[in-house]
Amino acid sequence: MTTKVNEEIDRALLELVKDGLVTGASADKITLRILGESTPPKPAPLSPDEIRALRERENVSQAVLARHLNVTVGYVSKIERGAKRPSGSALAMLHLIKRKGIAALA
Amino acid sequence: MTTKVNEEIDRALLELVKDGLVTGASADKITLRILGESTPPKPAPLSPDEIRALRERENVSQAVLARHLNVTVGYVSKIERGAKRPSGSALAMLHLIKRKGIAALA
DNA sequence: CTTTTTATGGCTCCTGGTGCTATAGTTCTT
DNA sequence: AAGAACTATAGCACCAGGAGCCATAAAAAG
Repeated sequence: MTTKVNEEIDRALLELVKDGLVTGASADKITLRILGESTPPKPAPLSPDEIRALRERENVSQAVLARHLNVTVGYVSKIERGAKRPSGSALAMLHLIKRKGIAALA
Repeated sequence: MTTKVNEEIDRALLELVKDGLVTGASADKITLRILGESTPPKPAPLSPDEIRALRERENVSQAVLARHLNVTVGYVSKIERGAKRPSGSALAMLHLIKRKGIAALA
């Protein structure tokens, strides 16, 4: 896309990206190749108990958590009982909350 | 669950929560009732073009975005072409990125 | 030029997640 | 005290979100 303009600078910027010192914005497109090992790993599955513990740690009701995840209350109830297992983005968000707290989604 | 201990302090803390001055942790459980209008609204659907524009704004490849959302590359490709429409947590995360940037998910 | 990665496209298939409904316990309001 | 409103659980039918697979083309890396 961007035609090679000033390769030196570009390379330097990409170095920073690679090191996680810079998040993106400038330089060329960030690809998997560039990020390499520093790409977010596939989030591990969370047990029903872990999910409930997580929610209680954040001190929110199922309804509030549901809104943040953009899912239904019934679904939250189910994943806490083990009737359903979250995957995909739902799982990603739970991990996000686990790491940074619900406040991070505000 | 928690038996009313020192209602005065509790009430005061909940006031702070209600005002968004405090995020949780202490006080009683945060419920929808308490949050009221300050609850995250249902995210509006994003058009294929908006999604692609968003990704390009963040300068990441489909593969990188996919990892962040914890979905497959194929799926990202599809929602950018309109072959599938994201909903639930996937949509929530896209809005998150739109608001705070991909860096917020790190 | 060769290899790797990105992006698209299509097909099948499974289950995540919805919607609805009902019940019971809590906590507010009057 | 009774009632309204919210929380949490539960079950069931149903749809489409998203996975997995394979193939193709094009761009970037080496």
